[in-house]
Amino acid sequence: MDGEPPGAAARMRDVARVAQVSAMTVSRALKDPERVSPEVRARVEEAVRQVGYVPNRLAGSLSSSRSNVIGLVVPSIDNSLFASTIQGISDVLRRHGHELMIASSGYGEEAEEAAIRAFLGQRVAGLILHDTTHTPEAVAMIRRAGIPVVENGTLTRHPLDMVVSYSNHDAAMAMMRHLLRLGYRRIGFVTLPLAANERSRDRRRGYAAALEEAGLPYDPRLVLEVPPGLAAGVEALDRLLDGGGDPDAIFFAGDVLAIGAALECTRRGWPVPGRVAIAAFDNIDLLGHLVPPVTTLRLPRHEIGRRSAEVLLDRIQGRATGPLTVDLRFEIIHRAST
Amino acid sequence: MDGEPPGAAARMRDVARVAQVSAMTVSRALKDPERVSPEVRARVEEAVRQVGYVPNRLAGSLSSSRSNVIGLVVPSIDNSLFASTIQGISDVLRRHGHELMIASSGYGEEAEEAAIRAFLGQRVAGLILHDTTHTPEAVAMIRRAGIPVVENGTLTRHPLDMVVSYSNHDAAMAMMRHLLRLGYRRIGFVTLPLAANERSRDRRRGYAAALEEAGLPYDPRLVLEVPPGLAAGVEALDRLLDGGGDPDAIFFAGDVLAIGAALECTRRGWPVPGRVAIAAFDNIDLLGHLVPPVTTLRLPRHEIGRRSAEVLLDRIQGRATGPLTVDLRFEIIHRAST
DNA sequence: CTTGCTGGAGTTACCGATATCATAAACCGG
DNA sequence: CCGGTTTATGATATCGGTAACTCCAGCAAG
Repeated sequence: MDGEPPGAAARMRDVARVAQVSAMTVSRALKDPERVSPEVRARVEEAVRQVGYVPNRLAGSLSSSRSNVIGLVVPSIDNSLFASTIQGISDVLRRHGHELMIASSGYGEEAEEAAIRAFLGQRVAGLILHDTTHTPEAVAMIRRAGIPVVENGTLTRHPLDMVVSYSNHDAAMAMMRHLLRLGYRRIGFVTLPLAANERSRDRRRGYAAALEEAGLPYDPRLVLEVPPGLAAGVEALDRLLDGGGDPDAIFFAGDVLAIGAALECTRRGWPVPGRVAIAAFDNIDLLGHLVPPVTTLRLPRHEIGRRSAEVLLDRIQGRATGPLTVDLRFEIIHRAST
Repeated sequence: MDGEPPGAAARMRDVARVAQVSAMTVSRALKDPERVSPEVRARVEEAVRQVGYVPNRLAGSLSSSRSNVIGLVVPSIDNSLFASTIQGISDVLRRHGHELMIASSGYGEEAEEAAIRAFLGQRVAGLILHDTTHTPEAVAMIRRAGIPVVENGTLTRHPLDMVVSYSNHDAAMAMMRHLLRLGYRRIGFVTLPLAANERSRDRRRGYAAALEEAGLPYDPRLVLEVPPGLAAGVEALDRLLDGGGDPDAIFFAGDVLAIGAALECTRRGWPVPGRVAIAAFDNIDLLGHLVPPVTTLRLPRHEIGRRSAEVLLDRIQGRATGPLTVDLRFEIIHRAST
């Protein structure tokens, strides 16, 4: 009855036959309705509905060498922090009829390179990378492909192309100044692995810069590098308090570390900041509900996503050219824990 | 010097020219190296490196009508709960050389339909949908496309194709039995909006079923429907305690609601479960660090992602056919809050 | 009435791969 | 040393669209 094998998607020429026009006219009617007569447009629309036509974007992109897909590489998807950036990107892209492909690098440059290669294979129109350090081969591929790129992780001093972020250095420094202003002098610093990314390194530079500015020594017994996770925060708390550095405050510059530590203080019945003050990086909602609520930084996670997508689209659609650095703002949320 | 305009990506024929073979041979050397002679293979590999060739998958997929992209639609990306499922999917896909496209439906069927349409336009090889209710048009499109689909949200009774999930009904019921066994009799139930999805409805059915099984009445004063978020948990706590239902325990069957409530109890210095017992759904890490640690359900989030990707790939690669329901297990984590 | 222009629709080539078939060399037992 | 098979490679058509050009009718101006 059908004339077509089942499972075969309708093609443009099927629509054309039904609407009694050429395939080219169907293409025009769909992409640029102004350029066909109203009657033809109506016939085409009807035919599209009738055969259940969904345009093949593989063919479209191949032919026009224009893609509507953006590739995103994040260190890990399983992390609410990237989630909110992803949501921001996704919101903007969808509004502009673009699609989002996501890959995670597992915090490794090799995996990032593989993801980038795969995305370039899909001929994405642009890339958003969270990390700011890349393999030479990855950089070379991106250069050859000549597509716009946004980096997100920190305001790196060696951008590939465009950067949309906040300054991890300045944010850490601002928090340190805040603590110093409150009178804390022996401030511990807990960071995620420094080798893994520039963000953590920038934060530690900010920590060190604030100490130097205040004329205080950098005491290695006050600095700790730990893996991510609640449990690591608890462990860091113990190790710093027992480590001989005798901290009066601890600045947790990594995701969920502060939460683990703060909850542990509650569990032990330690007064915060009486026993030790606690400051965090990000995660503002939850930290505000802890007892006591924890001082932290509000970071523009969602905004980073939105703006990244926007500047990328600006370039793709020819509204802008050249490198660009967008410095988004952070904010210190002062609460009872410090 | 170059012969090619800058920005033009190398094509297969460029590789072919350099390697002094035909394009077809390049194609074979890359896809099925066994089928070309060792010397030719070496020449091709060298040429690929030399010109920086990245195969165009748009062209490849169009030609072979075989795609390596999977489309995923989640209600919201900005949610750690989906994040871990996404990570599971992504891990499996990457290992098999497939790509992942993600869209969020914002908890609306219309938006889901739009996302599905876009994905079908990209000729994805398969779909993973978190929601289990869809517009008729979305269902029709998927049927026409004839691609495999996995639904994730709950063990729906009307699956489109394959389902990988756990039973929200049974999970809620199991938690209720747990609470009833502990002697609680006036158990409050806080849920996310029921209209939005089948998951929440299944959970409430489980709540009701457990009550009936125990011969207890369903008291509307003990049931509350609230939006997601920490603050909503706090509000729910207040409203249930003041609502005349006089609960001795509250079962928070929605993301982060229980966390908000538990932290609020800490803040007010209420003993838990002395004042009221608290049970949660999911989020097991964080809940275990609260004071007191909160009883909850361990849900197979990551596993859902992994298995979904696996069954999808099985179908795509012809290793399996037909509908399939995978019932993954949940587990009650009994802690001090109940 | 001719010329030139305009707007709507059609024709053809092509995007960059792969499927399919064709071809030539290598191989092999009798 | 030959017919027949295997093996490596190439030629060509095609996937489903779009770019760029062509064509033709209708109309205004000269």
